Amino acid sequence: MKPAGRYERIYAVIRRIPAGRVATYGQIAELAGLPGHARQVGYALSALREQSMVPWHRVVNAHGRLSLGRVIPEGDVEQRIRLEIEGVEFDADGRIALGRFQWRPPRKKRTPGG
DNA sequence: CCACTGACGAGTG
DNA sequence: GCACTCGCCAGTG
Repeated sequence: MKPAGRYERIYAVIRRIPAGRVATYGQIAELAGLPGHARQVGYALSALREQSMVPWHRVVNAHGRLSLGRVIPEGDVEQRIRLEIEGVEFDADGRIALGRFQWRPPRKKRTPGG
């Protein structure tokens, strides 16, 4: 095992995700300074531990679906429960409306119109 | 070093 | 929306 310091970048971004919001792998990768390394994000999450203090349940794929079930049985169930507690709604197909729940990082320069 | 795998994303038809 | 393809890169055998 390695300290995986590079993952710190990824974890730091995930910790920035507020409750009731979700972020995509690609989005996290980009915010972490690793644009295009969405895979690396998922890989980092796989190495996560509960003591990591990382809201891993707020991470979903670009389709608004959960992919945790690929590693842990019923893992996606746990994720969904955690999200629903925070107010995140799921579609009948088990998908999240990213248009309403995707996290939007605070930009230093936001549009004057909004 | 080579081949295969893995919590993914974007482009093409 | 689905199937197929390429890119990304750390980990394991």
